[in-house]
Amino acid sequence: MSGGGTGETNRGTRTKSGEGRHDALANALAGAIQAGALAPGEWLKQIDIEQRYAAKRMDVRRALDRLVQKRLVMHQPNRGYHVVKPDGRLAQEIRDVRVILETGAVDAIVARVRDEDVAQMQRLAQRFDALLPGGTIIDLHDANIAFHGRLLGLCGNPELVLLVEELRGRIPSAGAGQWQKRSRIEQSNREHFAMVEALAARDAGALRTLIRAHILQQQEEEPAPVGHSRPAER
Amino acid sequence: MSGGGTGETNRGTRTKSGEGRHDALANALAGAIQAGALAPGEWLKQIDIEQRYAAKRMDVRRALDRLVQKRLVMHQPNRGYHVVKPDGRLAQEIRDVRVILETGAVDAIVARVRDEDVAQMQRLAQRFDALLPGGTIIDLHDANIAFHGRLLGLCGNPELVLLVEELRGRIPSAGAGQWQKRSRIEQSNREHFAMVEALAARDAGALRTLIRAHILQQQEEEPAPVGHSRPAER
DNA sequence: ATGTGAAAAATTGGCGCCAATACAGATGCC
DNA sequence: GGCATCTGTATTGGCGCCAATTTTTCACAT
Repeated sequence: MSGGGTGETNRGTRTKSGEGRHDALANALAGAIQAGALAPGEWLKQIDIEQRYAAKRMDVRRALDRLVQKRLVMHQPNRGYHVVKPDGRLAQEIRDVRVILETGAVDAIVARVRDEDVAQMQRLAQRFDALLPGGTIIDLHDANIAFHGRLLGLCGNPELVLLVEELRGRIPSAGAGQWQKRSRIEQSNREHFAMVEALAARDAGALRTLIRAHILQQQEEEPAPVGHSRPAER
Repeated sequence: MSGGGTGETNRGTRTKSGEGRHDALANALAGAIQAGALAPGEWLKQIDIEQRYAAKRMDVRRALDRLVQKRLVMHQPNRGYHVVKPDGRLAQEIRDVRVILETGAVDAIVARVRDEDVAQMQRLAQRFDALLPGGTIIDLHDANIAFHGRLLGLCGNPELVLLVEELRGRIPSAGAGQWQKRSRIEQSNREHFAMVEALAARDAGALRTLIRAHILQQQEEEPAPVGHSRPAER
């Protein structure tokens, strides 16, 4: 594996913490994959993970199996596990699903939102804005996640929030690349405030339009990334 | 267990077949849970599963872990795995998500549907209708699944179809109970034909209304099923 | 030098055993 | 007679080892 840090950040911290050691390892690996520390197509050798994360073999295998279920890695019998290569078509499908889910939740959001919720969303948007000049990309990413997670949470359906989180985590390697463009981040920042404004006005239509644009904007430009180490070739 | 044979039927055959033994076992267990063969709250003893399905201990553990991830069973350390008790609130949330997803896919469906697709949907609706008098509940269930799966598939987003399948599988114990009512099955049958009609007319609004009603109709009447063996008490 | 073959090293996958823990029943005490 | 405790048992969970398979290396022949 490439030059990942020691603790591998575990910045995700998603779901509920404290299920087991294997769960923590799976989250750490998932974070490493989405952060780009583990390249697409790279083989995940059990021994390397075992040594790198100081984990037992069983936990490694369990974590890898969990990542297979999350569709973040693929498994070939007697060959091993490898990171899935980014599939533009799959990513587009997942984005479309996200659009449906998040715009579909708008009605419930607008119906249930209170003034204090609007104020909190305003605060979250401002937090992202404050992090814009000096914050790291990871900080911005987390602030963005917090904003959208809280916004979605207003619909009162925790399952929907969890589902969208899971979907976001399944977009392969899209987490790092698209955020590097400065102009795009600023665009996102503006859209955040526009969303808060639409939320304050209880304007469901405007909020839908904004969310759709916000999600669909995150497409990668290059449709065919060449020169990847393909794991399927043998 | 109901009238399952030796191999426990594996009637679902969902997702893609042939990942491994543990995957087949997980699917079999999931089917047993949804069919009501394994009662809510019941403890899933590894030895019983091992003997019942003639599986190795490792496969049992892997399958159970997979079901934990699917949220069909819960795990308490050093205590074991038990079937989740049906949570009406959770089921309602999942139903709401399904409504959002399936109605959200209607636009794409109407935009992409061809006449031959309409004809096929008509055929699937007739298949359900033909099974209505003499077919078993499982047959009806499968025909219903086929109808909705094919309808959703018309939107051209395989990920969305997979997601809805997964969601449907996560509605706890709702699969068997509500289908026992004859009038409800006939109502569903009528709605199938109404959906095909709306599909033929490319009437997105009507299709949305029908799908919403079709999903939301499947609520359980009894909000508090008493007398279950609660696994949390200790 | 290059392609072919086999041997060797590395990696994965399976399986069984044993300790840790929880459950049940019996026993003793109040 | 009821209750607490103790012992026996069943079940879970962890750990390591070994076989099966793959990948690499290396020698050899063309």
